[in-house]
Order: sequence, then C-alpha cells, then structure tokens
Amino acid sequence: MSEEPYFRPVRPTRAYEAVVEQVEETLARGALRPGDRLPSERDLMSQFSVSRSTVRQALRVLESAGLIRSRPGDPRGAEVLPYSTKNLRKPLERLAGRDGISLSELIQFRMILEGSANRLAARLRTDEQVAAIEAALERMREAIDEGYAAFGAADVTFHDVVAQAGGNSLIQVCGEVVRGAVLALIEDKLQRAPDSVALMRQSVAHHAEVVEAVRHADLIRADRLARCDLYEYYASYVTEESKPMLQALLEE
Amino acid sequence: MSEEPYFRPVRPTRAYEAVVEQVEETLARGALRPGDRLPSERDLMSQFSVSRSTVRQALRVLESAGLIRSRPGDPRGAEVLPYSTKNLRKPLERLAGRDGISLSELIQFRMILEGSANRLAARLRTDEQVAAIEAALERMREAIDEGYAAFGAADVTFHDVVAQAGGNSLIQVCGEVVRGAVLALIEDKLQRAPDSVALMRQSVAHHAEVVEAVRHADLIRADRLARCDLYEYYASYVTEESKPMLQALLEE
DNA sequence: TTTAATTTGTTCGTATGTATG
DNA sequence: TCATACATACGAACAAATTAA
Repeated sequence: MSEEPYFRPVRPTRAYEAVVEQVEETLARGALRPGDRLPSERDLMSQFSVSRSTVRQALRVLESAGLIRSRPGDPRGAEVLPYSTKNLRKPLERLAGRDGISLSELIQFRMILEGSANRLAARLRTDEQVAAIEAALERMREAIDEGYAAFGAADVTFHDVVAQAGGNSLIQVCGEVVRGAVLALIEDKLQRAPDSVALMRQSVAHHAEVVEAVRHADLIRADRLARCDLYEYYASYVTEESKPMLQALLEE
Repeated sequence: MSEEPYFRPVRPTRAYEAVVEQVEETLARGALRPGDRLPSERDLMSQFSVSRSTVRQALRVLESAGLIRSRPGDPRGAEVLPYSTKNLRKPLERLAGRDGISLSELIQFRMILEGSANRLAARLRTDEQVAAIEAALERMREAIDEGYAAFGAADVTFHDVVAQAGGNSLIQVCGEVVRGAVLALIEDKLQRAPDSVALMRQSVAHHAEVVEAVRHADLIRADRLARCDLYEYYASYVTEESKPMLQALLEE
C-alpha cells in the first residue's frame, strides 16, 4: 500500500500569475462580460497591491490569450473581449509546426473533421447554404487557370462554407487550422507536381461529388467521400507504416 | 468590380510584440531547439535595444504560451520547452467555459472524437493496450461504491486509455478537454440524479460493450457505440431543437 | 476645434532573493 | 562557503495617445 501523502508539492507563484488568475476567475464566473472595462493600470496597482510592472505583465498575458485588449490613452481601461474560436488557431498552429505532431496524425484528424463536417452539412444545410457551396465550387473551377495559389484559396473557402453549413464552430475552427497545417507541410511538394492542372481538375471533380451528396442529403456518402478523397490525395506523402492509421478510417 | 487596394491597414506594433515575434520566428524555424537557452534578460535588452520591462513582457507572453520557462537566478537564461498538446488545453477550456460555444456543440464534438478514438483503438490496439482498457473498466466497476467523484475519475481514465490506444494525440487532447468541458457544465445535474447508482451501472455496461468491440477489432461497432451511448446519456440535457444536430451523427 | 486631464507604452534605477560554479 | 550573475519586483519619470470638456 502506498502512503497517504500529507502535503502536495507547491511551486512558487509569481505576483503577475496571481493577478492573471484573479482576473481570469472573474471573467470565468461572468462578473466581467465582453464589452466591460477593467480598472486602469494604476487602479489595478492599488487593488492588487503590486507595482505597475507586475500589472502590465499580467495584462500582456491576458491580452495574448485574447481575453482583453488595451489601447494606449484609453481612460476607460482595457476592454474585455468576447471569446472566440480564433484564440485556438495560434496554439494549434504552433503544435502542428513544431513537429510535436506527425503529418499522418494531422491528415487523420482532418479526415475525421471534414467527414463529420460534410455529414452535418448534408443533414442540416439550408437551401441558401447549398447555393453558397455550389458557388464556392464554381469559384474553384475558375481558379484552375489562375494558378495553384488561387486554387488553394478557393479550396479553403469551399471547405469553410461546408463547415459553416454543418453548424458546429468547434469542427469548423479545428478543421481550418488542421487544413492550414497540412498545407503548410506539403504545399511545396504540390507546387512542384508534374501536372498540377490535372490534379486540380481531379480535385474539382471530387468536390462536385460532395456537393451532390450534400444537395441530396446523403449523409453517409458525404462523410465517406471526404475520407476517401483526402486519403487518395495525401496517401503518397505519408510513410508506408502510417498508412494503416489512415485506412482505419475508410473501412465500413 | 472592386477597386484593387494599394495599401493594407496597419496597426501600431508595440515593442514587446516585436520581441515576441522575433523569438517565435526563431523558434519556428528551428534555430532554437527544446532544451536550448535564451540569452539572459540583460542580453536581450541590448540585442533588441529595448528596456528590461519590455523584455519581461515579451517573456511572460512566451511563457504563458508554453514556449519557454524562466526561473529566477538561473544563469543560463530561459529554457526553450518542447511544445506539447498540453498547451491546447487552456484555450479550449476557456472557449467551452465562456459560452462562446453551446452544450450541444460540445456533445456533438465529443461524439465525433470518441467514436473516432474507439474506431482507431479497435484497429490499432496492441494486446497490452487491450489489457489496460480492461483494467480501466474494472476500476470503474469498483468505483461505483465509492461515489460519483471516484466513478467520474475512473471514467476519465478509461477514455484516456482508449484514446491513447488509438494513437492520435490530437484526438486524445481534444477529447480530454471536451469531456472536461461537458462534465463541468452538467455535473451538478448528474450528482442530483435520483438513482445515480443505476446510471453508473448502465454506464459500465455500455463501456463493457466498447471493450468487447475493441477486443474483437470491430471498428464500426466501436465507433457507433460511442456515438449512441453519448447521445443516450446526454440527450436529456439539450434542447429539443438541437437534438437533430446530434442525431445526424447516428444515421447509418 | 482646441485644450486639458488621464491613460497607456516605455525607460531607467534600485533592492531583494535565488541558482550556479 | 563565497562570489557572481540572474530573475523578481518596486517606484519614478517621460512621451505618445485617447477622451471629454
């Protein structure tokens, strides 16, 4: 049997951390709502009994987390911001960039997210959203002649519109970020592809199939199409050993 | 046709932001690897030609992002940290807590993540991992008598072990966070449930089915079980209007 | 429109506790 | 053990920016 420990480890808390925690807790319990203002730095000094430098370090941390925004000269103090999914992007991008995570994991996650987004879009889309998705597909067709950069941008827009039709902002933001991370890792290879025009045409054909599935509310097909297309598109960029990881998402 | 703009909007860059950007860029391109040391604050002062306070604001931002760690008195300077999935947790938790996101979206996302985790685990698990999953299930059985808190902890461990067997750290960390967010939103209701013991027994029965599916490498069933169980478990907590969102994930 | 007051951004100097060799 | 260099924190000061009278 293990001894029941009397004490837990402590780590010295720095002054600015205590300030951050108090402000965060106030925000979390809703005492400060978006649009509200924090006291001025000098007021915070006296309320927390710390120096201005300490207050400023805390404010910078809160600002980098997307919780507040402070502007020079504003007598009303720092503004409490509405918390949005945008604040997830930077951490996810860093994770993908620092090879803390493998390309095959990213592709796998993207297959899951995009398949689910397609499925939800097929079930929940409005007629206006179908029209927007079709317009995005048409834009991709046009962009083939404008080069790979324009085509990539149109492709991103297409998936954004589909994800938005799905109605889940978590899927949407995670999908956006993972898509960007994957593209950043292999876009140089794609640009040097021997016949990029053929690749783009094939991509448009695949996306057209998705549009059809969404239009006919065919959930299963919309989901499956995303997984298969992505696997086909990216399989050549992953090692042989990691292909089974991706294939596990294709079995029925 | 829209005018082609000559200029893009500019926002004044603050000194500490420029310092953060330079350090981040150095980290991103791999010139500084985990374990390496940043110059001391005084060296950074002279290299960036800014004051000590400005350097410190930048360091606090980098530290809060999980990129570095600085300790008082360390003559080697701040340490560059390995970037891990842990740095995603806080932003995701904030997002879930600030009702920037609805309960039904969270549950929906959890259905997707846990279904996929189960599917991957069923395909890729080793025998040791099967044993670990079974042990986690046994722990859940024991914990029924120890109250809801212990049972919840055992439940969390179970899903962690399964997700780990799936082998995708993105799914794992997102799953952990979303699970925590969902539980935080409704755990008070669960505790006040009239017959929580019956609920826990039912939960164990459901998890046992998952174990069987994983053991027999039944991908489809493992995936589907997660989605159905979660829907059944949480359906009563979402509004009638948002139920179709979740049901879209159950159709075959 | 101008002016005055307040606030933030930044700098500098100083004192204190801490880790390394 | 001691000396050195370090990070933490405080406080005062000035410039630039914003708001409101």
